[in-house]
Amino acid sequence: MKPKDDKKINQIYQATLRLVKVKGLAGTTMSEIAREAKIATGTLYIYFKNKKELINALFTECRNRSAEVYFKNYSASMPFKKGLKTIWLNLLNYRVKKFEEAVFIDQCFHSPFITQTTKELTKKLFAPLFSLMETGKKQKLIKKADTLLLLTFMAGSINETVKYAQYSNRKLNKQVIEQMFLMCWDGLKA
Amino acid sequence: MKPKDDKKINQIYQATLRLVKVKGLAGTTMSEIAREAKIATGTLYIYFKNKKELINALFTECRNRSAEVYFKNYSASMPFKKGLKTIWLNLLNYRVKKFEEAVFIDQCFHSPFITQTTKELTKKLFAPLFSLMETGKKQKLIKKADTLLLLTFMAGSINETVKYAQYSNRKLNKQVIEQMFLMCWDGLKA
DNA sequence: TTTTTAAATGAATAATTATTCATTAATTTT
DNA sequence: AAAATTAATGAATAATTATTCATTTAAAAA
Repeated sequence: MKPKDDKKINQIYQATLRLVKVKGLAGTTMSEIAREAKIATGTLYIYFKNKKELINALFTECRNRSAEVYFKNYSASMPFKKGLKTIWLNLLNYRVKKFEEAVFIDQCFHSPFITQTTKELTKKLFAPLFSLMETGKKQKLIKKADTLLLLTFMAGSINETVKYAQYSNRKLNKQVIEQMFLMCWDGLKA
Repeated sequence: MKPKDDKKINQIYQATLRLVKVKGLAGTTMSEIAREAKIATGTLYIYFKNKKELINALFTECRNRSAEVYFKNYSASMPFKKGLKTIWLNLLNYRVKKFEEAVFIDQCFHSPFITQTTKELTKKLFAPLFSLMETGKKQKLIKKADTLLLLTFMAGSINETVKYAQYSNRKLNKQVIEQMFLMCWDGLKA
């Protein structure tokens, strides 16, 4: 019995991410994915029933992988600002490093490939951030606004910085990152 | 001589925007666009040479239309904060109202349809915002950071608020908008 | 009114892409 | 070492989608 090669799934994922970054979901074909992953077209269909399932599986995979990273070095017992900065930096660094994943997720959100349930599952991942913000409000450290609005603001500073890092030719050095976090913090704080 | 119907181009644009919002560029076909615009498939090819040209033309159209709106009621002689708020509100309101355009633009940016030159042309539209930020820095009203970084931060607050308005079931009322602008301003200010 | 011109149509064709499947290649089991 | 099992292959086929074109329709010019 010949066993499935676990590494192959990852090869397929990486190939797909690389292609979607350049050509979009629109322009990424199954045979291109196969070629990029250095396997035969038919092999794709051993690992995934069809394109839709491949895209959904990768979407889920991306979401789970990133969720692991978000809360690294974070503990709920930290001082609020330190905790927030830890998560903020985790998010930023991960997204900069895995820019293709960010592009892929964005593209997926408006595509017929991703099922509604797959989309909804992703909301749960942000629950700890939600309660962090609630804590900050209780401690009167940050503005008294709708929690989702506060998160929206924070997400904005991260998401756009990722694009800045990618599309401007400027370097994302320590100083720039500190400046951006300061802007985010000054915006949030009471 | 039967003349071309100018209204038809707009029908095609609107149909395309509606479809891309729901199905993404990936899932939007020429025959669907035709059906949605209530014309025959072949008619599309009278107005646009092919799909790529249609997408590029619409991309350019969206960018130009929005540029007109960005600087409405704005004058360079306004007090800095007022000028900034005017543009900020213009951007936000336009994007909320024309959410399909925002989705379309996002999708286009990673797609093989949009040519590099089309992408580059769009940068020029933001020039007045650029100089506004420079002014603010000179007047020591806002932080002394890279201008593009300041704009990035500002764009983040707008872009994410647009998504907030669209995907949360919360209303984007005056209070919410004021809160968000305050966060943006507090983040920017020196 | 007739002629001319170009837009509009949508079925037919071309091109592209997803998916299948008969065959081969690797492993494991006996 | 032979048999059994399943992964891997990639050319062939099916399905989808872009594009064309012969024909019709509508408007303008004569």
